[in-house]
Parts: sequence; C-alpha cells; structure tokens
Amino acid sequence: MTKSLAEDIREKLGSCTATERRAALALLANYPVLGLGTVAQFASAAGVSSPTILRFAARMGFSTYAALQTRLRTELEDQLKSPLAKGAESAAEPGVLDFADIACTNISDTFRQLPRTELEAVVALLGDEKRTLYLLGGRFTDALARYMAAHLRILRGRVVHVAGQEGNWRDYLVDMGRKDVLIVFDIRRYQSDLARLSVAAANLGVTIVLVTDSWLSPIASVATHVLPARVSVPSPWDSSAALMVIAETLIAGVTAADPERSKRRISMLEIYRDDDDPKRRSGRTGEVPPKDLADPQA
Amino acid sequence: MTKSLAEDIREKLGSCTATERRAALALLANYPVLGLGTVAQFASAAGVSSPTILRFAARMGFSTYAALQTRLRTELEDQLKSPLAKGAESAAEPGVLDFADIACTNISDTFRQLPRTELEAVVALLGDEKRTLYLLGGRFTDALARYMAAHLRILRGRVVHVAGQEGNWRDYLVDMGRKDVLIVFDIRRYQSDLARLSVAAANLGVTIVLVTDSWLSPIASVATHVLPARVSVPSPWDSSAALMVIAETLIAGVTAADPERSKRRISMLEIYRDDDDPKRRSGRTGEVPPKDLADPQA
DNA sequence: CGCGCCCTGTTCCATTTATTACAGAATTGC
DNA sequence: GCAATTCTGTAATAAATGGAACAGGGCGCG
Repeated sequence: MTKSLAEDIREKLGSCTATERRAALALLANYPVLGLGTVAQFASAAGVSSPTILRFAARMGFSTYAALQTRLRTELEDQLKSPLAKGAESAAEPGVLDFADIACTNISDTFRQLPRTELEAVVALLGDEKRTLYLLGGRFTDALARYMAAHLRILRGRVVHVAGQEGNWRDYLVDMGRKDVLIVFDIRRYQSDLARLSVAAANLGVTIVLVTDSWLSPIASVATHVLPARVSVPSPWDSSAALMVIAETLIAGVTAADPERSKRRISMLEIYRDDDDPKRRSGRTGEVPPKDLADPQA
Repeated sequence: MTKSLAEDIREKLGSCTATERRAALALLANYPVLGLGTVAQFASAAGVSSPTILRFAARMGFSTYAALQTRLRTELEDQLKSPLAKGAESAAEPGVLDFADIACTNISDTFRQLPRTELEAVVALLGDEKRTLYLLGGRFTDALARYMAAHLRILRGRVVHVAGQEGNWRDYLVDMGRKDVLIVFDIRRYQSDLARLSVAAANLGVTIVLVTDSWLSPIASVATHVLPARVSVPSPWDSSAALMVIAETLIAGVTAADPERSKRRISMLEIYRDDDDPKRRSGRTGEVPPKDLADPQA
C-alpha cells in the first residue's frame, strides 16, 4: 500500500493493450472518481466497452472490479484523512521530474522578479487598438510570437506577425510608425538579425517590448519595456516555458482589460469556426464541455 | 449545487429519526467515501440496516440511492479537479501572480500524471532516424508543433512540420507510411480537421503521438501514445505552458538519448550560424556566456 | 497472399444489488 | 397500563450489475 494505485497504473501501462491504455488514461485523467462508479459509466467515459474495463482491472492485478473499487476507496479515504501525507507520493525518480520542477521554479522566479507595473504598462500598450502590433521572434521563439499573434489577432485588429526571412522583414519596416509597437522575443544565442530590425524600428520611434532571458538580449538597450524570464533547465537547450507564461499573462491581461470588446470579438469569430466535430465529442468523457471562449472565466 | 451535501445533511439532521441520524453521522465521519460503496457496506459501517440507509437517502431528498452517489461523486470530482478553487475564491484579486502559480501547478500535475513509460516510448520513437516525423498543431498549438520541429530538425533529419491550410495537408499524406510518426497537438475546441488528418494517417499505419488536454482530444482513439496535459487557467483562454514543457522534455530526451549524434549535429550547424553579433555582446552583463549547445548540460 | 494469433466488442447469464412490503419492537399519548 | 403510532429490521423481489463465453476483425508472421 506504500505506493499509490495511480503510480502502479502508470508503470503497468506498458503491458496494456491499446484500448486498455485508453481506459487507464481516462481513469488517470480524473483519478479516483471515474473508478468509483459502475463499469458501464467508466467504459463510456473512456470510450471503450465494458469488458475492456474488466480486463484492465484484471491486468492491474485485481481479481474483480469490486476489488479495484475498494482499493480506490481506501486510498482516497486515508488521503482525505491526512492531507499532510501528500509529499510522500512523488519522490520517486529524479530524471524527468527535475525538468518539470525546474521549469516551474523558473516560472515562479520569473514572476517574482517581474515588475508588475511593467506588465500593466505593456498590457495597456497591447490593448490600444490605435497602435499596430508587430510580433517578432528568433529561431525558436518565433513560435511564441506566432502563438501570441494568433491570440491577439482575435482580441483586436492590426496585429502583424513578422514572419519569414530577414530579407522580408525590411518590408514591414516601411509601415511602422511612432504609434506602433514591436514585441520581440529574443533569448540567448541572441540573433543579430533581430537586433538589426529592432534598432531600425527604434529609430522610427516604434515602442519596443522585449521578452528575453535574465541576461538580457542586447535589444534591451533600445527597448521601452523589458520582461526578463528564467530559461535554464537541465538540458543543452533552454526552456521557453516562462516566456510562454508571460505571453499568456499578457494575453489574459488584454482580454480582461476590455471585456466587452473581447467578448464581442470572440463570439463574432465563433460564428465562422468549423472546428469541433460534434458527432465525435458526444459521450466521450462528455462531462467536461469545451471552455466557452465567449464566456470569461470557467 | 452551491453548498456541499455535507452541509445539507447537517441541516436536515434534526428531521431525522434516531437510526437515520446514525447513518448521517457515519457518512459525515468519513465523508464522501462511505457513500460511494454499496448500501450494505454503508449500513454495516453505520451499524444499521440497509433500508435505513435508503430511508436516509430519501429524507435527504434523493429519489434513489444512486442519485446520492452521483451527487457525491461529482462533488468530489470538482473538488479534486481544482484544489486551487478554494483559494481562488477567497483571494480578492485573481491577479497576475495567480496566473503564474496556476500555470506552475498545471505543469506539476501534468507530470505527476504522465506515465513515464509513455514518455520514454515516445522519445525512442522520435529518436529513430529511420522514421520520418510529421508535426501538426491546431489554431494555437501550431506554434508548439513549429517550436518542436525547429529543435528536432537540428537533432535529426526527416522532420516535417505540417503547416498551412488543411487542403495542403493532404499532400503530406501521400508520403506517410507505416514506419512514420505523426505528432499532433490538439487541445479543446478540438479541431475536426486535425482529427481528419490523423484518422487518414492512422489508416496508413502511421504511429500517432497525441499531445492533448486532460479531457483527451477525440484523436486519442487512433493514437498510439497519448500525453495529456493540464490547461486550465483563470482566463477565458487555456494555457499551453504544460504542453510546451512536455515538448521540451521530449526534446531533451531525444537529445540525451543519443548524445554523440546530438553533439555532432549541433556543432555542425554552429558553423553555419550567423547569429550573435559579437561587438554588441561584449561587456553588457557579460558574466554569463551564452549556453554552448554543443556542450551537454549547463 | 494466406494463416494464425491476439485483441476488441456483443451477447448472455448468474449474481449481487437496491428497493419494496411486511411484521415485530419500541415509544408516546392517553 | 393499554393502545395507537411510529420506527426499525427481516424477508422477498425485481432490476441492474459484473463477469464469462463467443464471434468478428485486425495485425503480424511465415
């Protein structure tokens, strides 16, 4: 009883068949609860047939489904009984956990150091529809620029993702003006091409927002606002997770800054969407409907 | 549904008969768990007979015992789903710090639930240079596909980012084969076009790796490996931070899986780089040199 | 290309379960 | 102290559940 059934399941997941794995994942997704109902409920939530659930239980080492339920209940019982026993759970393997943990620490540290006034100022900047927004990223961070642009484009007009080769960037420059904003993502192995564009934009009077690592890209010298993030992880590569959370925070900020506009624009665009095939969705893990973008706060 | 069933029970305790009260108190003693088993178990635990339990349930306003169980389960479900909901309610301003904190929690939760064997299996898949890798993302998650592709392309050959409109995707399909791998990012507001491509690929025998949210995209049914992540944040949008950390973990895994190859390829590409303007760098916060990608571990 | 194996879903049955009806016990009012 | 009433447990029932046997189908191996 020392290790949680959830861990057990994760371990034995390899020896499962495809559908059994779906059952396992469904159970892990909303962990103890799904296993406490009837087999049929479990099955329909996992999108498999009832016998598969029973076979899954059997493979986990339970002679009967009721045994699994009992195990689940007792586990839940003394978990609720002593909420202090939490720490004992996950201390197993250092390898993968380290990475995630350190990424978390990075994010926490990042936001602890991030001046709130800077954030607010940037949000105000991004929310101002009279300014054209240009987003630019480097080799890897271009994905972030794209990600942020995709969101901002929904929230407001005049959002431009500066994409492609450096040669083409020049074309964007001719349209930039004093009222416009350039958001640059640049982390180490700082790219000189980004710097060149930023300097050129700065000379045109463009307001520059720089999202960078804690050692600051050289672009900082021409930037109006600088948002530094922690990027070190136990890997040859750097982690952009903190940068992404900064981006998401800004997006959330802009959304909340003018809720009327956000709601209006989002629901307008909902009309045109062709996502979300309804006949597939119904009855899977159907408890949780997709977040309604037009409805702030879930 | 706003107040807990436990409170309800305490209120209505007065209108209970003697034995019913024993049942109620037994339930409150170890709160949700006792109500999740069979009536007989409940009865014997409370020291009363089965019909008394039924009568108790009826007095609480449930037409059937199953109804009570359902109520108990759903209550437990969203209590476990958001252990942060308690704090979020009382805290006056769901300010900036919350967002980062919750993003962190998401990442932690995600990795606590991620089956390690699945991760390893996927890393092995991505490291195998005999397989062509196709990366695909949705409206917002396309950025992640791009991000991951940018890294993988450095580590190995035959990496394809499936970009552009759905119409063009078909062109990629003709090249896909039994040995290839399709990595799909799909979170809620699941996109039917992604599903269509995935199903088509699955029919060709392509191995499909799905990175999704904890409610599982419908693509899960054709996926060989599923990596679910937590995405909920206090914003109308979902957070892809955990997805990104998953991607980065995979990248780090592939890098570490064959350090020789990684080092060789990275340093080969270093030769061609034209980043990093030297005359700007010197003397800024010059203490920290940029991470040398050719040198594993910082 | 065909054979065999393993996996998955459908159908059916036996068992357990929740539920009802009934009778005995306790309790309260007179 | 007796009777009416309410409460509680026992017994029986009907439904729903878990579980088992069966058959179709997909996959890989030869």
